Amino acid sequence: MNELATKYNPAEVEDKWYAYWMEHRLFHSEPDDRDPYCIVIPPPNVTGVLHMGHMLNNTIQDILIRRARMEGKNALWVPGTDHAAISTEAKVVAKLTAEGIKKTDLSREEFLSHAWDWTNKYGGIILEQLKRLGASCDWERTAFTMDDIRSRSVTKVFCHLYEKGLIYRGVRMVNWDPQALTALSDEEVIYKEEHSKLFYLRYFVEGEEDRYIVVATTRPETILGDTAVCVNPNDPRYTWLKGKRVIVPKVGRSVPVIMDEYVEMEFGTGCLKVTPAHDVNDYMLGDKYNLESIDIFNDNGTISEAGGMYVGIDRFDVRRQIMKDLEAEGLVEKVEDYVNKVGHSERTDAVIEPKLSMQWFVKMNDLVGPAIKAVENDSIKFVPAKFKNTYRHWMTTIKDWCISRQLWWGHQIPAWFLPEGGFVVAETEEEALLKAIEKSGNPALTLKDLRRDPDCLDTWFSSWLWPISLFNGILDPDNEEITYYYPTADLVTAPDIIFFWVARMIIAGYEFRNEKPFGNVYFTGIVRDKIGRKMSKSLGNSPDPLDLIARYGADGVRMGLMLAAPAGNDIMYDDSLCEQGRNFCNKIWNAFRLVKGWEVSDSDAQPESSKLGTEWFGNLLSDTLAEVSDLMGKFRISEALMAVYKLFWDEFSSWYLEVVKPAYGKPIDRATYESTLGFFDTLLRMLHPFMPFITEELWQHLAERKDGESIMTARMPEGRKHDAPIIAKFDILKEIIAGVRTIRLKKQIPNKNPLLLEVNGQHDDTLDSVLMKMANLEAIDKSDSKSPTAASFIVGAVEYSVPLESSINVEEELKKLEADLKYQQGFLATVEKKLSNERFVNSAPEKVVALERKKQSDAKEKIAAIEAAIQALS
RNA sequence: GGGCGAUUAGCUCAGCUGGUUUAGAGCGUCUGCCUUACAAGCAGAGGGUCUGCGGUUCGAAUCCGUAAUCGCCCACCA
Repeated sequence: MNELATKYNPAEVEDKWYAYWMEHRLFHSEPDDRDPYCIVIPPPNVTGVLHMGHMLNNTIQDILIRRARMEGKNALWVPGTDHAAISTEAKVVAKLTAEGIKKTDLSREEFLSHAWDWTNKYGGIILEQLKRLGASCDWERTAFTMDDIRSRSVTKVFCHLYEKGLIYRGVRMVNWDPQALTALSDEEVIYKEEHSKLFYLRYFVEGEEDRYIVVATTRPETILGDTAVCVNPNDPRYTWLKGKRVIVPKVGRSVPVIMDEYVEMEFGTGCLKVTPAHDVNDYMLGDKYNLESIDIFNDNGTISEAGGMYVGIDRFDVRRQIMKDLEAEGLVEKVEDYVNKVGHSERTDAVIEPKLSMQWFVKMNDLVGPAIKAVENDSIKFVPAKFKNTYRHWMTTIKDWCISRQLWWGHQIPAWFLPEGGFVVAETEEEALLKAIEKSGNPALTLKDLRRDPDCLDTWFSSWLWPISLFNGILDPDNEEITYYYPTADLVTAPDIIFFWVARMIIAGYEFRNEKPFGNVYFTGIVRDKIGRKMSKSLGNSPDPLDLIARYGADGVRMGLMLAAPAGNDIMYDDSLCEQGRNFCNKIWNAFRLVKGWEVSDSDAQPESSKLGTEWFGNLLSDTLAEVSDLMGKFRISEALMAVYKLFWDEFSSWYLEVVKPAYGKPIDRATYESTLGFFDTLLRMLHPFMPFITEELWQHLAERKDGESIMTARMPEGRKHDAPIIAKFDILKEIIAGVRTIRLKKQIPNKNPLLLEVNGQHDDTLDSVLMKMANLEAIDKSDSKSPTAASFIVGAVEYSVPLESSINVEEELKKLEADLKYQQGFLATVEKKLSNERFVNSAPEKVVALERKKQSDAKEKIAAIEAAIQALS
């Protein structure tokens, strides 16, 4: 037995078993006649590194997949990565800049070659890290959103939607990221509260040199683009302004005063400056009143020639400078502190500039119908369900999706411009040429005459196809794989991408396959630190996952994360959780050492206590199997884990093993030994989805296994909720044993000294053999007698006492009994109050009334027993 | 500004269609133990007027209303 160390060493076994699983292709799945169970991984950024969110998310997926596999399903977890257009392009640009290379000096091809180099170098690191966690993905299927199949799928889908009239090109006000130099979708803009200023500026009325109005703005630099001032027509303060013009301060331009109820009279001065090119609302006003639109910004956020002054200076520098200049000219009324929300780019954090530009859009309103319904009627189930509200709200107020990005890294838009204007959309160049010839009526056109739209598509325009494109279901819609695996079973993801990804996948599922992409969506929480802060690089409060695995073992970390992670709840991460996981591994390890260390005797008969212990634990095991299965079905994963944890630690190790453990140096009988190994086997199977490595290691030690066999593919036993009487009896027994142990502790009686136990009352003696062993009794005296110097306790209505050599502290005993009596009397009073209430007896269900009567009689019995004990003492 | 969710032991959370011994778990705490699988352990113990107030009901942690606090999402008030 000493061949096993007293401590479990994860490092020794983890790599070994992962290699074994890979070698035997145990993660691999192909369509067959079993039921499929499929999860597609939320593809991490190809050049990203593993963080705690990934750990949580992927642990959950692995638990689900491993459990399904053990339930006999054909389980497939498809891994892959996302090209993450903006962030990857930004990383490549930064790397090139560091090398002194400017993106603008490179051709598209040259840049892409650098980007692919970068992707090949760093891409996939994160997938290697997932292996350390034990992720049982089918790595043979690893996909990338920019590989051939996925790219062609994107192109095909774009053309399909364009043909259907669901994609259009047009000039719209979009969110411009002046750092990434691209348009963004509404979802990619994060509004943050900022302390800024509200500037009150004077606009003099044209032709009335001493009269001015005051306009409040947070962005004084945009006055360069002002083309009107607007007031509310119902505002009596400004009726005199009607039909007049005012002079934009500093700029000197004369602009009209327009009247529109859009303006809030209460806000600021009730006067709004209108800059149609740089504000969404102003754009709307400009449209309505046919105002001139002056775009005063370059793409990078500096002032353009059209601004007329401060040209080439950054917008924020101009803000400071123009205020100084306005101040000097006496055009500033006042400046106030002001808190407002400012849009930032999700990827670069740059302040978003609303900008009028030509972009591609998807008409969402025509697509969302089936997707709304599916979640509404739980055809797709959200766990937890509260996210249904969020989803519905977004889907019903959805706006068109801006899908073009002014980037090179991504899927280039399949649109080609004709020399004489206009464009065609096609899946290939050849097809584009044919269409172009047809459209222009010019058969002499060649590819060289066509110019492809240089823009790329939003990353999410490829990820929304993920559950379909992974099985090539776009290009080859009837292939065996997509037919078999789609719709997938469960999706596990963080709630922050519910709109970016989840909602759009559902939309795509119905649009391109007329079927939901998955049955359940499990939303994880956010991993926070102990004091509730989000984990972030800048705070430095995020532990390195691989370091945690090195310290606690992959199983320990997995368990630590799962212990504190009910669906949708944030988890307050603390290393102590992983410690608990590591300790549990050690517990399992040592229980195994004990059992495997036993010598087995074929001649010894099975002791009565072992027989009872085996019967009891067998029943409890079956009950717990059923309970865990039920909890997992409801995605209550941490509760399921906790149930197995308690079963193993408390019931199996502390009770069962102690009951059947042979005396030191003695062998164990064959029957008990076999049962114990059987229990151990089942326990390991129950634990395996949560803790794959240690369970595989011990399972292979448990019995002879053929090469290629694995607990991974062993079947999960099915349990049944019995509630066998022996379980309830055992609970009472545990109380009696604890009573004796408490007396030992208080009276400082060593465990090895056998004791006499006196019983007063209706004691059930079927488990006495267990009682004798666990409490180390020499005898049980059931003659209803009690020694004068005995310490006693009451279980149910039975008094148990242990005679002591020394005298007992009568006062203390009495105090304890009286406290108990008081509690019981109080309890009885509440029960009797209920029972004496006629309306209760008449209107409560019979079962409930019967239960109250049972409580009443139990309490009375117990009170009698306590009173008897008190009397005996005094 | 709208909407959603939460508030139960020191901490993290269960408590599902109101009734299952005047509320449960894990961790932490306290006490005693190096007992021969495990001190990353064993045995035992303590700890809560279920955020406040009002209501419905024979009966409320659970349902309703209200207040407070916290969190999340959405929204174009300059």
